[in-house]
Amino acid sequence: MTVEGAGAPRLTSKGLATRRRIVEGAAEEIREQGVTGTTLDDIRARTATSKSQIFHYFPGGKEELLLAVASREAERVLEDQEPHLSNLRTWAAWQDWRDAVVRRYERQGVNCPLGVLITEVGRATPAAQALTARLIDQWQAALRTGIRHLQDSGDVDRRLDADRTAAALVAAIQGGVTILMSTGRLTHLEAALDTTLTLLRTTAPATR
Amino acid sequence: MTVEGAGAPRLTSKGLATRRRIVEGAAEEIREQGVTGTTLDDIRARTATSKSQIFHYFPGGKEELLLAVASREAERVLEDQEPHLSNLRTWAAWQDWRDAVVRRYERQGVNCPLGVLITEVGRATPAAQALTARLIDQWQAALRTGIRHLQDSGDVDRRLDADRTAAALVAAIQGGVTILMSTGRLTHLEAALDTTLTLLRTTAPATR
DNA sequence: CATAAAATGGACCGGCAAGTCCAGAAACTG
DNA sequence: CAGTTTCTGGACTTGCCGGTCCATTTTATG
Repeated sequence: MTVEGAGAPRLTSKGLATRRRIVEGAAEEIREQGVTGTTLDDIRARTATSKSQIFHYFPGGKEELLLAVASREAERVLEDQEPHLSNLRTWAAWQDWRDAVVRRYERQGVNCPLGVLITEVGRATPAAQALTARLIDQWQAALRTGIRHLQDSGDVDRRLDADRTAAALVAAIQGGVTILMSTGRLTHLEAALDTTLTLLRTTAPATR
Repeated sequence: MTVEGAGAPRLTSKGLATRRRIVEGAAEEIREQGVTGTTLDDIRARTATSKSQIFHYFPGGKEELLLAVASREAERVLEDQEPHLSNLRTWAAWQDWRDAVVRRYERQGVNCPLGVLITEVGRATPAAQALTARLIDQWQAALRTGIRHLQDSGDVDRRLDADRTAAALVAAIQGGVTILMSTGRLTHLEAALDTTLTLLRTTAPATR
């Protein structure tokens, strides 16, 4: 995934640690201050590094660093849904997943680093756009698999379009989170999730 | 709605026209370049005004102007759904509304000025947050009324929580739009809308 | 241990964009 | 038409922040 430049210098273990520290620190800063409110100097201060180090590890400057942060945050989004997301085989498992998602964003509150990153960086650079697309695809695929499990076990009508419903779920979460971010209210996320899940449940298994 | 400062100077009709021109021009610029990519100088050039005029009409500087733009765009969001949004009495009307929403955002494409504004301004200022909350409330209220109509005419089960379903619809649209903005794909918006509407339709009218 | 490569510190530069200021033109008010 | 207020133009200031540069230290390698 990570796009390595052609003449990428080999990283010492020390160098790698520093690089990681920068990405991690930048992510934290952005979570607190937003992208526009975060300067390289803030990151430098927080990570106890120097300007030259940032440019040493991210020759592309701020944009490249931001992309690295976005990539990291995208991973985190999926990680935080585990182990639930990969085991959506029963209604109980789905409920657990639903709760995990709500809890995750409840904890995160107003700060969705990825969302902010997307709207501020993604708009401009194709690389960021590709990143987002990939995350959404993976997410949707996992949910689709979960829905298929329910169909296989006869809990959901086979005629239901699993992919489309998974897409709706992803959108529902995204919308709920956006509203959470801009109003501080959790209700829409819950309503959106529950409503879509209700549709799944009320789909009478036709072949029983 | 508009928050007038205490010592707000009375505006001449000419002044009012200039003020409007600035807001409108700023909105256009933001739609094209995004908030971060828009400078006061860009706005100045586009609207054929001078720096001092911008600060004359928006003493609070860029932030105040941005808020005015956001306010205008929020109005537009609801306006663009009319006359459908206020007449959700039949399934056909709902379908028309759904199509209008999809068409609106299809046309708008990657640029959701309000969304961008919210994530970039709203995060910081309580005023912007209040603005967003108001928009969402109004939107949700309109949809809730529409659902109640269906319940009154016996097309939808009365036991359905109209408010919660309306909230889910708003979130679904918001999520679909966010994904559209960051990937350019329209499918999620459609899937989210249709899935939620399907739930409405499959709600068997119990009392018939 | 010698040499090269990588890592680090921090001073410095340059541009950009928000915001200020004042002088003068236009427009209300009596 | 006199006086006051509003409106307009644009030069100027200021601070910030991304990015550059080079000197120095540390680490790999044979």
